[in-house]
Amino acid sequence: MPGPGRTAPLVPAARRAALRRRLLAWYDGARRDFPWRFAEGQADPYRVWISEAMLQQTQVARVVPYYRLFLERFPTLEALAAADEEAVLEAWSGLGYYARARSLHGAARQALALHGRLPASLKGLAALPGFGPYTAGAVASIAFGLPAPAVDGNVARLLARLFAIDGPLEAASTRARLAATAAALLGPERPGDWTQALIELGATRCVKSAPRCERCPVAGLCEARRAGKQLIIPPARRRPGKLRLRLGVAVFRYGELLLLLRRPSSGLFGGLWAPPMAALPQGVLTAAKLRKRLGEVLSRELGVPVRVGRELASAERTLTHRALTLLAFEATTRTRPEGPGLRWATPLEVETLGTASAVRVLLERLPPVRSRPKA
DNA sequence: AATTCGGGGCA
DNA sequence: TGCCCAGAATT
Repeated sequence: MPGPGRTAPLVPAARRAALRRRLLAWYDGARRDFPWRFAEGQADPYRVWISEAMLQQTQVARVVPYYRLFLERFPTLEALAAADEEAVLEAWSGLGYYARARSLHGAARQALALHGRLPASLKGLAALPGFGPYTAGAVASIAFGLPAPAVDGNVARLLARLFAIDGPLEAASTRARLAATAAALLGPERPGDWTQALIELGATRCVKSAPRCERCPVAGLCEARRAGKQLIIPPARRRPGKLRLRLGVAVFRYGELLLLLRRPSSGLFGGLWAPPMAALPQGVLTAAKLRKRLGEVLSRELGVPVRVGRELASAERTLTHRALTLLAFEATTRTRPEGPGLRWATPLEVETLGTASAVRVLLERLPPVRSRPKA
């Protein structure tokens, strides 16, 4: 009877040793330089963390400039914790998935209050906002040298092929097998380099559609390749179709000033500044009906009667799960709205405040303000 | 298990 | 156009 400890190991020791040896040796020669990359044992945990947060669902090339500016503005954990959330969103503006920025800020404050630093344990990290299984493992291993598994999209694809783990990557059963495999591959040596080597191989060799097996250091150990299945493992992911969303955007102008509201922290563009907006009904409606509907919603939201005038500009943006149409309308009220979470912004402020790209594009298309006629 | 959340680059 | 990208949180 194969009891606990007698069952065959998920990864035989010899295979694990060969994989680790070859992959780490390859990484030493092939690793790319990034501003957040350090020699093993010399990492700045704060910098590693910022990079991991920015890299979530975001390509490396897009992250680099944001990373540099962010570190200039918030060079340390203390600086980040001391900043306003609004300033952090400003630095994140255009990078997307803004919940990451709010979590980052909250985690900085929480870590400082609870530990006086970033906690150097998987458990401590995983308890902070914005730290899921991947990021906790990545920071634990890369920043603190702890042997922790970190399975991102690259590593999932790589391990699925190496061990011929078929099934959709998003299925819970597949993820569990991948996680167990990643854990079985851990060893005491070079934990940070190990995590980064797996990711690097997935990102530069074991890529999605055209894997470069001829340049892969572990091609000889790859079960998918041996079976000729490297193109069908993993299977293509099916995504839910994009929903169309039409947003009416109200342009209140007072001279050069433009009315902006801070959006609620949950939902689309959470925490960012934007003009008052409201979803418009889908089908084909006359411009008059759209204006009327927008006016009703905005009046309710601002608490004063709003009159909606002519259309000023439009913009289309496609997000992962949503096709956005933004329609800007001229809008006026009899009494000028004021209050917290509301501001009249100068053109310069509109450029520098934390705003979503889609909104920014729309605002750039507004016709220029003509200087008011003299009385 | 399914949805939501951004944005840009590229086959 | 569809798909992907160093995912996490919510429902």
